[in-house]
Amino acid sequence: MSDHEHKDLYYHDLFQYEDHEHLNGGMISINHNQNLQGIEVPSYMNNTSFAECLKGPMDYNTLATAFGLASSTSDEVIFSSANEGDQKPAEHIGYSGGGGGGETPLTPNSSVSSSSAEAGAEEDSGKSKKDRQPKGSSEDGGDSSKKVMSKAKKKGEKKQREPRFAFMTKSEVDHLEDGYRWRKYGQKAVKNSPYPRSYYRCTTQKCGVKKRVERSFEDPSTVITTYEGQHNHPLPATLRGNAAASSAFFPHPTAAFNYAPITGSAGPSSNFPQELLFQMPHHYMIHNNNQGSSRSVVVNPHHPHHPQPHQLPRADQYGLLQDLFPSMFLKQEP
DNA sequence: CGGTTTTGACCCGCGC
DNA sequence: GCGCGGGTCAAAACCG
Repeated sequence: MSDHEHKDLYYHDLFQYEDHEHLNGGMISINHNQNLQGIEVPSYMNNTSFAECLKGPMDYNTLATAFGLASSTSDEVIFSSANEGDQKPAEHIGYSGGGGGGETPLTPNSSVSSSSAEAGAEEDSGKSKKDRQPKGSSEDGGDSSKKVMSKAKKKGEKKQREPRFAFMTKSEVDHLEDGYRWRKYGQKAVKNSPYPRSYYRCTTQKCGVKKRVERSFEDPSTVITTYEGQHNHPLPATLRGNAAASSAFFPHPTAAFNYAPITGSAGPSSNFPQELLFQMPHHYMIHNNNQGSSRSVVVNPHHPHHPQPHQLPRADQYGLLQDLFPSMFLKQEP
């Protein structure tokens, strides 16, 4: 229902690099200027690189390069190929295979996607959740009780989390409608923040996309939504025409990362950037059936060049980024 | 009654 | 090895 009350939103998107460890940190502020047929491109990014990013196959490296993320230069990008099958039985309960090869099927053509599979790694939990035994089970027989670790994960293989794609949105509601159906599976308090972080999983079977939602602790009016993985299905029919229509704005946020970058020795602790933050006018996603579009404009409010709202481009002035660069958003269906 | 949310426990990686 | 913080599980509570 109308639980969507949004404050005034800037008519611009936010495009900033985000440190994979801290959502509130490492923002890169940039100036924007018109490029690419009306698409706003960060000033530090040249048309070529940006276009390259958009035309696909998108890969983190390209994006990183385009965005001038130095790290991308040294890190080796590997497309996990996958361990198909792997041990992952497809019996996961409700949630799909985000894990192991589960998703693999989806991306027919791009071997890449297999990457996602491997990303399965991410599925850490995927491991043997089922094994988990109820605590306090009658006989806490204890010892054996917690066995969870059966993860047959190959040793030495470091679990790699899928690249994430985050949005910062001005909104009073935490869970923004984006056209997909999500089920909340957890909530945790965020360190140094009075606001909790909620964890959602796409309810569509076989779709292992997850997203985290948390309110910015520095700016309570801002909600940070981080997507992980990419949908392997269309928008739920029941939502088409509604939020879905407007959500076309970013139907497959993470599709931009068909290839999961894997940094060699650098583990998760490395500073290798893994997320990109976008800020956009959310009400477009919800209330505007005309498509919103994309562009991103910068945005570090603390930066002297932070554009003023009145000079920001209207989201509806351009076509959907998706339309312009379908490969960036759509995953080919078999 | 089935699907979703809530919420405390559990896992796991990492730094010390 | 231990504690911490992030992420996930899953039973119970809710809700339509």
